[in-house]
Amino acid sequence: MTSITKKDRNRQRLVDATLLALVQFGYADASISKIIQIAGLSRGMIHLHFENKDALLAAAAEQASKEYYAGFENWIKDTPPTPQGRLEAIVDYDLSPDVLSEKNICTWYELRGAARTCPSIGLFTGTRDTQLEDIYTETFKAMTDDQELIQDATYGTISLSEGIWIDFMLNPSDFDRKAARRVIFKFLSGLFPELQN
Amino acid sequence: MTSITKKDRNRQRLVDATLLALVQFGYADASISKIIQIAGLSRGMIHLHFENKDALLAAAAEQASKEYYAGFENWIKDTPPTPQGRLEAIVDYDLSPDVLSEKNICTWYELRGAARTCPSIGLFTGTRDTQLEDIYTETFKAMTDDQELIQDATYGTISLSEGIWIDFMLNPSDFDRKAARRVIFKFLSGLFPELQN
DNA sequence: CTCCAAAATGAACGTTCGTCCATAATTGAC
DNA sequence: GTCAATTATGGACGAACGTTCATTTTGGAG
Repeated sequence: MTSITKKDRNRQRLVDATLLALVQFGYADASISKIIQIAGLSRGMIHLHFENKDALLAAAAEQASKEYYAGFENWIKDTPPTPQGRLEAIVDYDLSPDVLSEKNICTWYELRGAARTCPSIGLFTGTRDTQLEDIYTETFKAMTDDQELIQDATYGTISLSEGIWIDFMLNPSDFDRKAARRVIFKFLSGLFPELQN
Repeated sequence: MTSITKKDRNRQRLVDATLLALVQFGYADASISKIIQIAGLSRGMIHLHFENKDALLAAAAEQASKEYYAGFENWIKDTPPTPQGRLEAIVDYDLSPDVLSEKNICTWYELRGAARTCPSIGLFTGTRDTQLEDIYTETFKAMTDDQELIQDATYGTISLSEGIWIDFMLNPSDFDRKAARRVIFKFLSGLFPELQN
């Protein structure tokens, strides 16, 4: 019998507040005072649930990563298992408002940056890459036997998506989801002429 | 008669030390104490040369941006003025150790992130994008009349480059410059079949 | 209801932050 | 060489940081 206790809910509020603080103030200014204020809890709570601030940030990174993949599993579960269907699903998911939101992208950017100098955060942003890489690689394997092509398509698509995410972060108001989708599929069609779009 | 005074040299040392501190400690922990220590100067110097810490960071961002474009002008001055030659020059420059170094990429990442919540820094990272965009757009204009293609090729190439830079930052030891170049040109060849590589 | 362990609070600690400023050192004009 | 202006120093300031802990509140078992 594992019920959600009030303690669990407070822990969750801390993690959610941390992610919000990262978006609103950036990693540099996401202080415990601000996180606590957003969460509406008291100062000492953080050290009841987490060893220190770094552990709280790591928990926030873990949750952000898990939300991305949970959303992904849910998104593709009804899509056709063909390579084209799979690719469209991945790309559309990455460009959907669920993923490509100011909150998600800024969170991701801040955590990535923080992970460079604070290794304990890095764990989950690292595994995230590996997982996404595997998904693309498996899809491309069904389309060709050319190992270099599989590798290049995976690397290029992920890099292109990341670059597009950054553009979204820098110019959220000008961002054009349709244009971004078109560009990604132009890239993919160049590598795999059998793809439509 | 504008000679370089000792004061000028100290200002320059502060800017250089700021960029180093960004790489070494990240924006969040690049404090004035650390910058001063790296520069080997005294505490009060910062406010002799700059109104405050934000202005120092803005000056560092300006210098990083100017160095990128100064290096670029120098890099392409002897390349053939054909579209292919121009594209190869731009891509090779972006992947050269001069540009794609840990120092440069981390600096760029930290300043981009900081600029989001500290607008006074943003100025120069913004104009940088516009300039790079213009260079690509002009090159593609010489290759096609298709406005959408010009737009998409510009957007895609810049985004792909940015994504590759991030990969370099996250995995500097695994990074493969040749593979990165190959991927970019596969993307470009898909859009412009007349391109070689 | 009673009672105690668990959860939650917020004041206080030592440290470091960015900034300020009184003082010292250096520079250049005469 | 003298002196005023500029440049450089580093200690001190209040504020905010992450963390600690004595205290209060809460919730469930008996």
